[in-house]
Amino acid sequence: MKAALREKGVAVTRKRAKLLEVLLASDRHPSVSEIHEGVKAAYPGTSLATIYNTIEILKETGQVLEIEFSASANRYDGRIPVSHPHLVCLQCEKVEDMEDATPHDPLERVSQTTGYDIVRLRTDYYGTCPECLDASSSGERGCL
Amino acid sequence: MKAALREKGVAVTRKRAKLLEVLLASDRHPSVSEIHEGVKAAYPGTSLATIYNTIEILKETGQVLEIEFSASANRYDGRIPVSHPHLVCLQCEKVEDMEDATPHDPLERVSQTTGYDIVRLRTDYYGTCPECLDASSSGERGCL
DNA sequence: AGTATCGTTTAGAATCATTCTAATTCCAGA
DNA sequence: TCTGGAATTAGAATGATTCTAAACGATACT
Repeated sequence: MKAALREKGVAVTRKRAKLLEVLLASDRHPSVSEIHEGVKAAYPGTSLATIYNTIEILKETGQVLEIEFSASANRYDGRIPVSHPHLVCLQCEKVEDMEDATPHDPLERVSQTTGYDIVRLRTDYYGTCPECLDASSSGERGCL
Repeated sequence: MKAALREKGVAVTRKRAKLLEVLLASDRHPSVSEIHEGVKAAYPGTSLATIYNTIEILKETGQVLEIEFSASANRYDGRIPVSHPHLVCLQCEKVEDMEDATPHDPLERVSQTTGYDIVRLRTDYYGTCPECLDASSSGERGCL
């Protein structure tokens, strides 16, 4: 993981190493501010901007999975940095990893196997649309 | 749709009716500000707060699907207000509905059938975790 | 060791979507 | 027509995130 960073030409500073440690030590899918707290425990003078900077690098190198929320802070998964389903509790905001066996079935099924009261499922694919693919091979922006 | 609102005891004012119209007329999954523009075209003095208020009611009554984004504004789907997959273009921010046939397979498959260059898939289940279910049947909050 | 260089870090300001607030306006029913 | 509660408003407040410009620090070279 650190090696992957070095290969990208970015330094693995003590604070960044600590950030990785915090990220990997937690199975709670920490938010930026939680990570910040963890790093500050070792290096009190650490700025929030540093956490955001480093997370950005980790995202670019595919070493962390960002779980977006519009109403609250984003959460980060450094253990399984590839897309996989999560269980999100709307009440306590817990984020849990879910086994990817044969999921994607009705909510009913997930409810039964997990004990959650599932009310909503989000399944979105992210990427570049054909128009933008064309546009980027020639000019600038495609659609919109 | 209006009837569903009346049953909930909320008034269907002219502005709210216009909002529904704008929402249903668009297949672009409009954002709050886009909806605001549409309503203002008919009722110039309309405040953003009104749009947010009404969207909130529609969410509560399950008449609109909120597609959350942390980096940009949320998008809303009033045509298919139940969970279903979307195609999100990271470049132009277009949001398209996707057929729910036998999706949920690898990114490869979706890429081929849609022409998108899919780079990421989000599949999250939302609900209440067992601990919180227990807690709410007795006291207050559960986990965390 | 001294120093130039370039990436890293910092504090604080700026941004932007969303929510809140308190005052005003609207409207359905008496 | 009157009237109370709901709807609406403008603007302030919030909170996560990004930006900025300056300060810092480690490394490479002399």
